[in-house]
Amino acid sequence: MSAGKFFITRPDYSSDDLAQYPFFRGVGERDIVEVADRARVVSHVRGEVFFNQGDAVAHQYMLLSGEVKIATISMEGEQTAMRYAGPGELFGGLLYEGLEEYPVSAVAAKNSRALRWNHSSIHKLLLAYPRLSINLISLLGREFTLIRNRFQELATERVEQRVARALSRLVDHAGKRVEKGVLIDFPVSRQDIAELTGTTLHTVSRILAKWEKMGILESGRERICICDPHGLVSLAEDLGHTG
Amino acid sequence: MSAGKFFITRPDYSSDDLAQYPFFRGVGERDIVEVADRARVVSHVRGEVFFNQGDAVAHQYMLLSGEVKIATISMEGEQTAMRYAGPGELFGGLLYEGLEEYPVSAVAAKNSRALRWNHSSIHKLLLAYPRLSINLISLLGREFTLIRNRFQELATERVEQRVARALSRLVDHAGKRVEKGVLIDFPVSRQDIAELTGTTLHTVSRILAKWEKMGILESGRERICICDPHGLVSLAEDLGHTG
DNA sequence: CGGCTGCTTGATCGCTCTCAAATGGGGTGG
DNA sequence: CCACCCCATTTGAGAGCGATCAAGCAGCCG
Repeated sequence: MSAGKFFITRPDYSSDDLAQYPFFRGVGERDIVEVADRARVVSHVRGEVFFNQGDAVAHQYMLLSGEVKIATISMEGEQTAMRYAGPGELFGGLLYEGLEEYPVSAVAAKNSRALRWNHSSIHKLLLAYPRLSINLISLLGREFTLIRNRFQELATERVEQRVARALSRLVDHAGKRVEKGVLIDFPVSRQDIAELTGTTLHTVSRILAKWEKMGILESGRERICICDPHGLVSLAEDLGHTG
Repeated sequence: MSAGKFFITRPDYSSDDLAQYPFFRGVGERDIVEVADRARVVSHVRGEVFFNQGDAVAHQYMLLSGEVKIATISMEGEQTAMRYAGPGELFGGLLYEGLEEYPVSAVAAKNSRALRWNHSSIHKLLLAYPRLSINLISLLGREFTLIRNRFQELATERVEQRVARALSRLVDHAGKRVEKGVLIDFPVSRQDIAELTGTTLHTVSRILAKWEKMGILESGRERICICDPHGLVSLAEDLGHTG
C-alpha cells in the first residue's frame, strides 16, 4: 500500500486507493492528488462522533476505512438511523445555502479514518472540478433511492419484513464471508436494527430469535451472522404476499 | 409577463421568471437563456403523468406552474407519496450512472407546465455551467433534509402527529390565504394525505373530522382549509409530549 | 470475579388497520 | 335544468400487530 504507482501525498493513503472510489470516478490522478491535498485525515475509535446533530456545519467527510452510523435524534430523544457509511462514502453537511447545523450525527461504528475537507474548500473544489460535482450528484442520487425505498418500506410494510430488508442491506454493505455464512462486519446491536427499521429492540430480539430457530442466522451480543442470505431475501419478499 | 426586461425566448416564460428560481441562482441572465433554450415546455392537465415509475429515464424537469405529486408504487400496489413539487422545483431521474428507470412517478396534481431537458442536454449543461451543479446539489440537500425528517417522523411518531405535520408542510408549500384561513391550493384527497403519512384514508378521515370539530380546519371533497395554522403546529408538537 | 451493558422473554394494552356499508357532492349527459 | 352516476368520504365494529412495562439472564471487560 505504500508503493502506489503515483505520487503519495500522505502515509495514510495513495492516489490509487482514492481512484477506486466513485467520488473520484473520471478524475485524473493528478487532480485527485490536488483534491486530496486539501483534506486532512481524521481518525475516530468506535463510539466517538465525527460531528453531532446541531453542531455548526464545518466539514465534508469521505470515509477511508471503518464504518460510520448516520443518525438523527428526535426532540423526544429517540434515535433513528439513516444509513451506515462504509469506505469511499461521503458524509457531512451537504453544503446548501442556509444550512447552518448538521441535520444528523455521525458516529464511528468501528474504528474509522476519513478525509476531511472544510466547507469552503469543498465548495471551491466542486467549482474547479465539475466532474466532482457530477459524481457527488450521482452519489446523492443513489443515496436518495436508498432512503426513498426505506421510506416506502416504513410506510407500507410490517416490522418483520423491514428487519429482513435491513439485514439484507447490511450484508450487501458490510458482509464478510465466514465459515458459518456471512457476518455483518461491525458491531450491530438489536437497538441498532431497531433504529434502522423504526421499531423497538424487543421486537427485533423476538424476530431474530425466531429466525435463529429457523436456521436463517446466528447471532450474539452485537454480532449477526447470516447463514442463509437467500432465505432472508425470499423471507422479505414472501412476507409481502402471505402476510 | 410578455414584457420581460430581458430577451424572451418563448411566449411561455421570461428569463425574469426563471431567475427567481433557486436552480438559476447566481447564473447570469444570458446563461439562463442559453440553458432554458435547451429545454422544451410541456404541459399536463390534472391527473396526467409526466413519467411513470419504471419508464426509461429520458428527461429532467423544472416545474413552471402547477403542482406535481412525486410518488412510488410498491410491488403490492400501495402508493407512497414522496413529495409535492411546486413551481421552480426540479424532478425527474437524477442522472446517475446505472440508473435506467425512473424510481418514482410524477403526476400532475393540477394543470401544470414544466421545462423539460433531455438527459444528455442536462448533463452537458451541468458541466458547462458549474453553478448549476452547485445549485442542484443545494436543492438536493434541502430535499434530503425533508425526506430525512419525514423518515424520522414515520419511524417514531404516531399517525395523528404525522398528519398534523404533513398538513403544516402543505400549507407552507401551497397555502393560499382565503377568508376562512389558509387553503391548500390544489385538490388533496384523504387518500393523498394517507400516502404522505403512511396510513389509510379511513384514519385520515377520522382525524380530520376530529380537528374539524375542534375548529382547527374545514374540509370537503379534495379540499382542506386550515383555519388555525398555529393550532395545527402546536398540535404536532404537543402530541409528542402528552401522547 | 463483579458489574455494566446488551439481550431475552412474558403479559398486557391500545393504536391503527381491516372489512363493511352507507352517505353525499359534483360533474356530465340527456 | 335535472337526474344520475362515480368517486370521495364517513362511520361502525372487530381484530391483531407491535409498543410498553417488567423482570431476569448472559456475555464481556476491567
